[in-house]
Amino acid sequence: MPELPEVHTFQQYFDAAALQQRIMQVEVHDDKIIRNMDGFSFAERLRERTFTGSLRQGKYLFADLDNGHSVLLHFGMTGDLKLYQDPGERPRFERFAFVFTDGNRLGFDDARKFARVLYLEDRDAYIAESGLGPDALVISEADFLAAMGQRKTSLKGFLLNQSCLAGVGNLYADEICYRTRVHPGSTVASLPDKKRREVYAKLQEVLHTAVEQSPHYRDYPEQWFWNEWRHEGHLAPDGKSKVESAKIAGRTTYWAAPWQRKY
DNA sequence: TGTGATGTTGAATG
DNA sequence: GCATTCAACATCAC
Repeated sequence: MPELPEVHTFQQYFDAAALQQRIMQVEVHDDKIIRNMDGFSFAERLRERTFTGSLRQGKYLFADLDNGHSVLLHFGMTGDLKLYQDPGERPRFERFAFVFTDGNRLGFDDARKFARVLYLEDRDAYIAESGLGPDALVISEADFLAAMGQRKTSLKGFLLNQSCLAGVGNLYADEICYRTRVHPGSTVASLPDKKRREVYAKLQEVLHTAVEQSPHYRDYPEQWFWNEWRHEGHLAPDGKSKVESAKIAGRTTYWAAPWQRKY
């Protein structure tokens, strides 16, 4: 589920569910996804703390605490949040839950355990050290073009590289390539300047559209734009090009040829 | 029943 | 040293 727009949705959900809430305890069922301490220490650190704010950068969601520290929530492939009261509603793959003093519980559900949760004493230092790039919704055109530079990687590989820009994942990367009519395997260095600006414009368009729609994401995932074309054999708008797929930059990638030109 | 999955990391390679 | 690629991670759903 989670690329930038989905994490944006998680942030809104988290804010409504957890801000100004005091943590009575943290119930840890499986601390595999807590990456920098064991479950007991994690719970110990969080007890009696209150969530005061949140910050999203790319797919990373930082939950700030009243002691100046933060909790990093990264949702991996299958992470999700669920607020509930009745323990019977506990999500099937809940790994831990914040139990608030008002009786609500915020569960972190994650079937595949690819999520990463860290307790951070200094969120900004962590962002600096981790090399996480600027958020894809915030990056300026000039910075985007500079990040492209003369890279020899594919456009797809560039868009997925979280240290170049943070937030684009496999599906949105394909969508951006489709809309700009660039083959995802095109070498970044050989893209003409005009095309680079177009990629930036479509990146903004796609992400802004998705963020606007994100409140409905859970209800209407099947209506997401790529669902219409991201199937092998689908006809592109030219009525001739058919969708093909292959592994590019390590991920399954769909594009329409020759609708999307290779540079 | 085998295959692939909306992500990241760290090792290996160029 | 830097850029890039790729296997590994763990488990579910089709």
